[in-house]
Amino acid sequence: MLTLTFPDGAARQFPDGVSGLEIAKGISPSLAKRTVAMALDGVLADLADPILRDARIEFVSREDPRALILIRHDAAHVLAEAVQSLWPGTQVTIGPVIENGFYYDFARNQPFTPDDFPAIEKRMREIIARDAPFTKEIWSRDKTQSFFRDKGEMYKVELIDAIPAGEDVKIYRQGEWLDLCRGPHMTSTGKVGQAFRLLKVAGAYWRGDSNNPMLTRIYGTAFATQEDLDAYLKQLEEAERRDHRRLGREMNLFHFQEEGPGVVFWHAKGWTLFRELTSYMRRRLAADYDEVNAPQILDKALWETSGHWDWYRENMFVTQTEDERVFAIKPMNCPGHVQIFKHGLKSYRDLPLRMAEFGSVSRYEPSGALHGLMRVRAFTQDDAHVFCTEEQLADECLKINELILSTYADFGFDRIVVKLSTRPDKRVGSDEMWDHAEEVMGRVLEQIEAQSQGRIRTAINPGEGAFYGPKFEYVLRDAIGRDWQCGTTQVDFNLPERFGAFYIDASGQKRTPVMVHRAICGSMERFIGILTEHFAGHFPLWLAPLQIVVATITQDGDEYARAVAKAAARAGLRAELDLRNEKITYKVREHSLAKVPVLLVVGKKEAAEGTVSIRRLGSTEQRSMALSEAIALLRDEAEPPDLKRARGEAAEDEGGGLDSSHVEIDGHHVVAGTAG
RNA sequence: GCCGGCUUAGCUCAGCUGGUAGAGCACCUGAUUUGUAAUCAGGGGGUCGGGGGUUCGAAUCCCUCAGCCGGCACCA
Repeated sequence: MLTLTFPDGAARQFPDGVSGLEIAKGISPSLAKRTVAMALDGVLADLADPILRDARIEFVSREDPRALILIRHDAAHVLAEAVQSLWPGTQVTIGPVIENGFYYDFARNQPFTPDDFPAIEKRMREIIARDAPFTKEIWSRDKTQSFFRDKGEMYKVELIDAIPAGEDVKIYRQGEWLDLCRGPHMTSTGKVGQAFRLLKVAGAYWRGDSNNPMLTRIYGTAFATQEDLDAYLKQLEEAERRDHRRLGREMNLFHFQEEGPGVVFWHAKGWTLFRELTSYMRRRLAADYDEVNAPQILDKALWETSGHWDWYRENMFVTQTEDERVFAIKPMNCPGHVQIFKHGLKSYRDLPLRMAEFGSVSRYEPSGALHGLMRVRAFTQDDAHVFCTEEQLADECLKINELILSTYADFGFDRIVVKLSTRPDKRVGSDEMWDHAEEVMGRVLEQIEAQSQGRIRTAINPGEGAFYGPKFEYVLRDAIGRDWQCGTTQVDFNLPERFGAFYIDASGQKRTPVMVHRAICGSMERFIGILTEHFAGHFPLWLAPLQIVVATITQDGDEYARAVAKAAARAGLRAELDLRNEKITYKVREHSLAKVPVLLVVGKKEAAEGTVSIRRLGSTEQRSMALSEAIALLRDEAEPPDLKRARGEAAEDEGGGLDSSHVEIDGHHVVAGTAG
């Protein structure tokens, strides 16, 4: 006998080997009917599995959030059956559940196209309607092996090869069709339901290795309800609407063209945004960092010393001069910074020495990797290198952590995950060095989590470290729930040694400093892409490339409009005039589409009264107020967050204190997507 | 780099099985002087991504190169 504990706390005895299904039936036929799987001590299992030990048991319905992965996994099996029945001879490989759905990889000479989707979906619906039960069979490895070999399923054979000899494997059957699978599954194909959709086809390497043949992958998604599916499809549309490439064109921020694949042509508005962001970062660094600028082109020898030549030669832009010297256009700032460190004898008193650069780097990225601003071949890193002693290392990492987190908070990113990436297979440096570095960073990671009061989550990324050392990766989540890795802190015990960098310690001995590489935005270009999508182009006033348009009703208002624009400019606001002979509705529409945050409409009435009519982007409301009042409010709102904070602190020091209630006028900036 | 798709006016897109290009918006000109998301009329604009081939004839079919899009692989 064994004891099972139910969700209500009741414990009951059952014979060994009783199945979940038997228990559910015993409780009520309706429970058995609506249950698709069970969870034993929180772990999902087939409902028909015999239970062999004491456990906490839960019956999982289709609507249970935990059933979602089962629905998707079952849908993948249904997809595979549908494809094989439509195109016999297609080999099946693997079909896992992924974050927002599932995929299945097929081997077929002729790849699928989205045109095949209607036929496949139709067949899937038939299989689901047939509602065959998922039944599990345990086969011997050898039997499975020969079964799939006879069917010509060579990829499955390879999968089985990886299973230790003598071990049994699980087969899931759904009517005629069956697949090698770990499970678990729901009780029958009918439980998949109708809320699924095939989304796209793509090539994918077998086992994720580019040396292997390429398979055809079909992506799909499935949800418990049609409403959930519709909501997801709507979110995809929303992401498309926010696409920075589209907004970049519509808002006249930047462009790309054929002659420069992967390099940005920044237009005036986009460059304003870029400069505003860079200015903000410079202010954040001013107190602790020295900003430097290392050369763009350096002799190959330097890259050989750093190790980049061995690792990344094929990804570097290289140029040879008339005298046959070979130079690389810098893909990284660190070797340059080490040269600056080495110039002149350094004392332990100089440490920690924090060297920052908004370094323009160039990398010959694979053509298929290029993607708008998100992946380019020439970009600007908000890079820095901290040269410090072993003893200072942990504190420096924590200090950087604070800088990174507070920066993200200024852009409204508050859901952050910090991941520690550990030693990769291909690396430099001794195991002792890696042991030590990972130990220090593991401690720091714990501290980061502890001092965040639960706001920051942490994780480990095994094997994902840089070739010279472990790293922290900062992943932020945007307004529509997508994750972006931006910041990074990398501990490096290698480079300083390779370059022979040293400082003189307190006892007069030469010592090699530890070097910490760190970036916050990462790539300024990419960060602007992320911000564009995060804000859906509705940048907060301080970042908006064009903050104000002063628009007239008729020509009678021209003179006053000029005075308004001048007042705005005097207040440091970026304003333009729209004096065109057009209806105000036309101007409103145009500037709204261009996502101008503030529209100041001036007509006869405003000119007479010395007021402006304010219309904020995203709102149809208008508010009239005195020009001076409007300018003061806008100037306050347009003050970058760090300066506002500094002003608050200064006021506090003087004992006065600043009214912490944020000044707002109607239609104040909100992150689209989070607003009601 | 790999697989698939795409490339027609500044933008978004039509153009059937080959018979030498079209719309809306934008732009220019004129009229209109307008009160919060498109005023009306007229006009200009494309060697259909580049190169090559098939054909009497190519935006359309084939080859090739480039770029872009979706993935995969890569991302110091």
